[in-house]
This record gives sequence, structure tokens and C-alpha cells, in this order.
Amino acid sequence: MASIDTDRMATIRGAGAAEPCDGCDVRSLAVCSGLKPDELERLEAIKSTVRYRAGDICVQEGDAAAHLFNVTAGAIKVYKLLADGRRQITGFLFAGDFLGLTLNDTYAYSAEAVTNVALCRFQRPRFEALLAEFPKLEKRLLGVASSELAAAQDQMLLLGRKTAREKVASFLLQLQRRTAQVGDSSGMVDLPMSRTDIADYLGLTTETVSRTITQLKTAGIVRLQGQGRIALARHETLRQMAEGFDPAG
Amino acid sequence: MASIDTDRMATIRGAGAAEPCDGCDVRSLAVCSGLKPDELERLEAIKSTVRYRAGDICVQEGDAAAHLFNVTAGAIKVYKLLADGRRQITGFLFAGDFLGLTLNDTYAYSAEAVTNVALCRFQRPRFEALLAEFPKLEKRLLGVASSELAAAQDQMLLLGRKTAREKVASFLLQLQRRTAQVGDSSGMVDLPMSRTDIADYLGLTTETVSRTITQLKTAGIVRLQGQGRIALARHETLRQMAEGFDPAG
DNA sequence: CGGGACTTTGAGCAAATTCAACCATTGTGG
DNA sequence: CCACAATGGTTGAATTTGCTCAAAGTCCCG
Repeated sequence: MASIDTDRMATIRGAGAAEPCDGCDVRSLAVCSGLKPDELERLEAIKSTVRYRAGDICVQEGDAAAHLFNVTAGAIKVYKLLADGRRQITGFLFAGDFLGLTLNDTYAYSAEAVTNVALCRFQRPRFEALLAEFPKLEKRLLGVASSELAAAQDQMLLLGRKTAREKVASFLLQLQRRTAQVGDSSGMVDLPMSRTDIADYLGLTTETVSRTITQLKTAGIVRLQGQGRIALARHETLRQMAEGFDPAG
Repeated sequence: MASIDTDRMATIRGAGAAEPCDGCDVRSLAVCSGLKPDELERLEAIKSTVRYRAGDICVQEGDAAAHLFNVTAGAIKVYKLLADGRRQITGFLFAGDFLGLTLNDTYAYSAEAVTNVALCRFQRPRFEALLAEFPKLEKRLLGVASSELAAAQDQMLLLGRKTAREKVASFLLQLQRRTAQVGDSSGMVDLPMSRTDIADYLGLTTETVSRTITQLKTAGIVRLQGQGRIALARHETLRQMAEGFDPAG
């Protein structure tokens, strides 16, 4: 559970000025991957770059869905709220991830910057026009949607059927897989988000998350490397734990 | 939790013979909606009709993803399992719903017939060839994926943050919305699935589902109409309950 | 060095689960 | 046509996991 700072609205730091796609180091991960040079140019023409500071709201549930985004740096959390403030984080987004896929003309979720972030931003009507022109882009988007859907099903399994320990183990491994995807396979994992965020992602409370991590630490399965970094020491144990094999530890 | 009858494999009742799309009464809901007559004809050419009996497995997690389906009659449950048999149902599919969207070449979930069902079946390579030809079909599929994604996020909120009572209320309303979509807005809702299925969908146990429904019945909010039918008597109360307003009932 | 936010730890509590028994409905075979 | 087994659903009591409430400990930043 969590209280949300509702009064802090988005403050766009550096707006407008588009940064060149040429030097973009997340292009291979993003929706724009696989486009031909001329297509990329057309896409670039309708793009602007926006930055948010940690804590800023990027997207607000219920607002007109005017834009689509691509995260180029930093981390974002996507979440939904209940009437009394209970929060469920449905996903964390990192560099390369896509934000804003929706059929409706309003967003069905909110998004907040976890760290300082940079995003490519596209106006929806313009983006959709390009979508109609470039089948490859549409195909890519369908791919993005499909893999998000698969991830969502995994997360439902986690939320509905896993124990606190299994949830935390799954979460750490998920972050590590993501880290490895970007190249770093050292077993060191960044935790840019707070315990409250982790709790709201896993359907737990901060206290339970904290206790569970302490348990894993005591059991020698992970090592806290101060300040939002954690080392996965016994990777295989963690993996089994995440899949529910219950090594009774 | 639930034990799965692992030994009962799919028995295709009526295979092969394609039924004409002409008279199909779910076409307006399905992926094939909005296609031009000649496009529809091409799609029909690669389609076959399959039937399963209640309890049959339609799709098995890990199997080669050879087909895509469209439900034309009956109900199907889609689920994932943990090593020890814990099950999470990620969705129920009804007439008009699509099954089989995936990027990978294996299914990431299983699907089992809840009632006797009929499905349109398409071979993946052929279907994908048509996708490339008919942008409208691809667009439609992206729409399907998007709305499934939105539903998945709602379900994550439910699983992670709602109480048993809120979960059951949400579930009943969801079924009713679906029923209303097909035309029937009488407030009567069919419950073709077992208590165990409902429990595995809501992240609860059968006992808790049963107790909760009994509570709603006692409070006069619903009426059981014997045999898998339920009447939503106090719709608004139920709606508030589902959204977490806690009318302390 | 001090203040504030976040995290950890502790103790008691409660919602939902587990285990167990009972009831209802259905389908089968004598 | 009825008895009865089988399956699924309901109810009860005890237990447990994770939550709530409370306090103390860290870390960062000015």
C-alpha cells in the first residue's frame, strides 16, 4: 500500500528539442529498431525529447492519451490506484521500453519517474499515421504488445499464487535478466526503486519486502551492496525459489 | 490451488471441416470483423473449425505454437502453473475472443475448455502471411492485444491489492459486462466455471470464494439462481464494493 | 551536525488458508 | 426407478502468512 503525492504534477525539464536518433544507444531495443533510414527519419521528424525528474508524473490515469513514449534513460513505474489510495504497480520501464500503448483516448494507468528519465515522445495522431505507412513499425508494436502480455501473465501468476519469498526472488531475477539484456551479467543488480515501490509491484507491504530481503541476506543468497544495489550470490537457489520449488530454506 | 488432470489430452471432436463465416454470429466481435469480403474469403480459406469437450486441453504450455484460435462458442480458461501445481487462471475466453497471440514459437500458457467449445483455427504461418497482406487484420490484432493488456493490468490490481470481497464483486461485474456486451442486460449472469476455477482466477481458495458468495447472498446483494446462474440484485453496491469503497457491509 | 525520508525490526492481529466434515446434485447401474 | 457413488460446493475450527501499528536505526543532504 502507498500514499501517492498527488499534488506533484509533471514538470518537463528539457522539452521540445529532439535529440538525434543517430547516436541513440537504445535504438536496438526500442520500437524504432529495424526501420529503414528513410523511415527512421520520418519517425524522428515527429519526435521530441522530454525529461522528467525522479518523482514527476509522466502520465496520469484518465488524461487524454495524447502521446506515446519510448524510455531512453532512467526508470519509470506504471501503476493503477484504487479509490482509497491502494496502489498496484503493473510494471517498471527502463531504457528501450515503450509506454503509452492504448486503444482508448484516455490513459488507463499512471506513470511516474523513479529516477531522472529521458523519453522520446510522439504525438499520437502523427504516430498512428506513420503506423499506417510503415507495416514494419506496426509489426514491431504488435511484438511489444505481445511480450508485454506474456509478462503480464507471469505477473498475474506471481501476484495470485506466489508466496512473499517467491515474489521477491522472482523480482530480483527479473531485474537481473533485464540487466543482463543490456550487457551486465555480473550478478549485481540495481534497485533504483524504493521498498514501497517493490511492495506495490509485488502485492506486499514494505515491511514484508524488507523482512524477506533480510532473510535472503541472512541465508547468504543475496548480499546488499549498500544504496540500492544487491548482489545475487546463489543464483540457482534463487531461481528455484522463484519457481516455487520450496527448498524449505 | 488446484490439481490439474494432466492425463486428459485434447480430443478434437469435429475437426477439419470449416464452417462458413457467412452465418457466423460472433464475427462482429472477432478478429475477422471489419474485413472486406475478399479478405474474409482468403481468411476463411485457411480456417478450420475444431470442437473440444468441457475439460479438454486446447493448448498446452510449452508446446509449439502452431495455431491461432478464435472462440465461436463456449468458454475457455487460460492458465499458468507453478512447479507444485499451483495454478493461476489469467483469463476466461468467450465467443468472439482470440487465443494464441504470441511472439515465441511455443505457448507460454495452457488453455482448457470450461464448457463444450467451438473454435476457428488458423495455422500460424498462413495466418501471418495474411497479416502481412491485410494491414487491417494486423491493426485489429494490435487492438486485441492492447485491450487484453489493459484487462491484464486491471487483473493485476485485483490480484495484488483487492480483498476477497472486492475480488469476487469485481469478477461478477466483469462477467456481467461481458454478458451485456452480447446483449443480455437482465442482471442475470452465467457462471459456467467451477468455484475452483473462480478461485484460481482471483488468487483465492474455493472455500473463500464460496464463503464470500454466501455473504453476498445473505446481504441480499446477489441471488443464486441454482445451477451456475447468479442474479446481481444490488448492482451499484456491488460496483462500489469492487472499486474498494468499502460500504463496511 | 542535524533533520527528514526511507528502511529495518518487533509484537500483536486479522484475513485468508488449511484441514476436515458435511451437504447437494448428478449420473450410473442394478 | 431408486440406491449410491462421485463430484463439487458449503460450512466450521484451527492455523498461518502477511499485515498493522509502533519504534528504532540508517543514510543522505544541506
